[in-house]
Amino acid sequence: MSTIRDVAERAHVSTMTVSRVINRSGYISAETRARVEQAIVELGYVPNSLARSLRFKQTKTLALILTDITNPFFTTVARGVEDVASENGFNVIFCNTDESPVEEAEQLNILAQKQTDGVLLVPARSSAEPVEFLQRQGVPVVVLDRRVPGGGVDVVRCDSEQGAYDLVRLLLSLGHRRIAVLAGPQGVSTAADRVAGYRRALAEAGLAEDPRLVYFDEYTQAGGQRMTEQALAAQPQPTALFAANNFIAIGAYRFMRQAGLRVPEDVALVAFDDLPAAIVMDPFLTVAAQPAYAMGQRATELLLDRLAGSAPAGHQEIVLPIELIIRRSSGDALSSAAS
Amino acid sequence: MSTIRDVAERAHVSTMTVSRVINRSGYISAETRARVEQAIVELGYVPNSLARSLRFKQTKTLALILTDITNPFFTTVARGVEDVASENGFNVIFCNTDESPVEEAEQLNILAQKQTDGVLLVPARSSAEPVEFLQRQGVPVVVLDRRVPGGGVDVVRCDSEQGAYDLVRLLLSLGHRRIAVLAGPQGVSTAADRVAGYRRALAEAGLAEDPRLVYFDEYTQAGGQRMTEQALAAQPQPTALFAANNFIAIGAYRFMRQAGLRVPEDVALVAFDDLPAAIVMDPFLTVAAQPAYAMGQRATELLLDRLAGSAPAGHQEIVLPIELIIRRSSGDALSSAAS
DNA sequence: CTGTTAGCGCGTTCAG
DNA sequence: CTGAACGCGCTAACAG
Repeated sequence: MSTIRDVAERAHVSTMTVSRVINRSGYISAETRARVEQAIVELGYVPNSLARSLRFKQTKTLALILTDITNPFFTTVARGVEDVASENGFNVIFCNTDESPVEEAEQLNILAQKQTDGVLLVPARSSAEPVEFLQRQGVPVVVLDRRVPGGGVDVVRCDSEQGAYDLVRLLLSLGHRRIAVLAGPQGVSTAADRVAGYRRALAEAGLAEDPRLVYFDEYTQAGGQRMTEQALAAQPQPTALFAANNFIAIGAYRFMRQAGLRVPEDVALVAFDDLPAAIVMDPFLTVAAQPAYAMGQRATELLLDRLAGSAPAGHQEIVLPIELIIRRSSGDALSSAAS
Repeated sequence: MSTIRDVAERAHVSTMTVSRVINRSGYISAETRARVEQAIVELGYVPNSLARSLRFKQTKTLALILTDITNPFFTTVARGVEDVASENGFNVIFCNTDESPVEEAEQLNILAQKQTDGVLLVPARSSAEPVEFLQRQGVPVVVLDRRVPGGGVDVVRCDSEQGAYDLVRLLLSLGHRRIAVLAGPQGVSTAADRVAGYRRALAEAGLAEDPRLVYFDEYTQAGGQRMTEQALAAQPQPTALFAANNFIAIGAYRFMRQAGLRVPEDVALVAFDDLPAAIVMDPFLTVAAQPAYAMGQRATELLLDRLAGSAPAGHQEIVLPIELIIRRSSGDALSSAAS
């Protein structure tokens, strides 16, 4: 662990000269430069960017706060973030909140202390608090995937309401009339939006909403299992299920298989969030697929633009298109007898 | 962005006093403490941990270098790492190398500059260089998942050779005699070890090795497809395939499906690395499953112990057990006519 | 072309 | 119980 001073002594110059060699700033005679460079390699000197950051108030580090890196949707987002960040010389710290606002607040506090240049935030709850905290600290934020109240902040997300609407419309067009929605936590915007899209599609079709067909739980496999059990207990039984994310869909599928129900023959199933082709042997689910990688990219680009001061004034809300991918789980059109 | 000085002025004390209330060090009268604490909240003061790190030479930040966070195996490892790290007050920077030693070297250099307290490294290639670089810089390293030559370093991994051996033994016990192995890059230890395990099983069964049944390519879906195409062109055709990781297995499966071959009826398939239950609707592959989450945990615990100076002297090599999970893709015992 | 001075924000001496 | 001074490693000004 040699410092710039060690290098300076060894090369018989001042630390400033070494600094100039490293940063290619100012004029240096070829001879001194050579001497300094030699000293650097001999000592295996690596500049301490902490000291540099302290001066410049720039750490070249971003943070990505999400609920669970284990969810393939977020994994892909993270990859998009990291790719853009590293292209631009930034590192990224990642944190899992597990949807807990408490965890989130703690992480945010630490990141502020560490002088993270910017934060990409998937808010645990639909609350203005975390964003405001960051803004008070002067840390630029881009909100990812979810909406937050207030709106004085950059957001990159998809149109969950529309995606849900499309998915439910598809089911309606296949003849389904009793469709249950298995959503995430009430307080999360995507869950609320997806239920809203479901409702719009139903209303448009002139169908009354049945409260026994609307469920909120966690965005997890276990949540999906619980909601499916309840939904299928409703009489008359729903003929189709709309899972508000990939994990819920897996839980639903598992539960039905265990209950001896076939998908889509007995109950159709559609979901939000595709599973990457690379980790699926047999794509089966009909889904509203969000461009996860692009979301990560765009959000990071926007954040970096903000840091560089090159982003347009005011706050941006970038809404990326959702792709409806129809596969087998939604089944064929229902025979009229079944409806 | 207020500093400790702002707080001091506002509370009419010196910066030292503020420092003391923040760190609960030394004696402070209850009254002064209250005044300082009030100033802190009024200003929304957050200590700058950069300055602190500069003094203490401790950033409370680790780095996780892996090939691709998008691979569910590594995603799970990452989650294990982050959980242990954050429990202990550390953050984690993650970097993807895409198996490129060049990317890896660049990342390592940056991380050394950033004074990362420790590095968890999945080496891109079986080379001592990256580890030695880090050690020269005085940055503790734990190597994850793969072996590196030299050995003067802590390692947390699984026994790839044994796992491969078990998998191939299973195929042999089912009557297979022509088994192809589709491995990762030659220079990666896990690929080499898995081929070694394959060879041992074959040798033990008194079977000669056929070079047309041994392939090395990338640990990707595309690599899997390419190798499968080649392997299946061998005459007589192999009756079983051993894919050295999950992505290769997917590629193999895809290729066979496209070629109109059924798994396991026409060709059996076994693989290394399970896909997490949470992202698989229908577990199908017979696999040698590595405890990915535990690997991340153990490696991080070991690294933190090293940082605390509480790890035993010398270098540890922790080898975690592999679980053989037999599912449908390995098929039933071959009828003797088929062999 | 090169060196000196000063300061980024903090915490640990060592005095009061 | 509290404060002043110094230095962690680095670099922008300003000499020379």
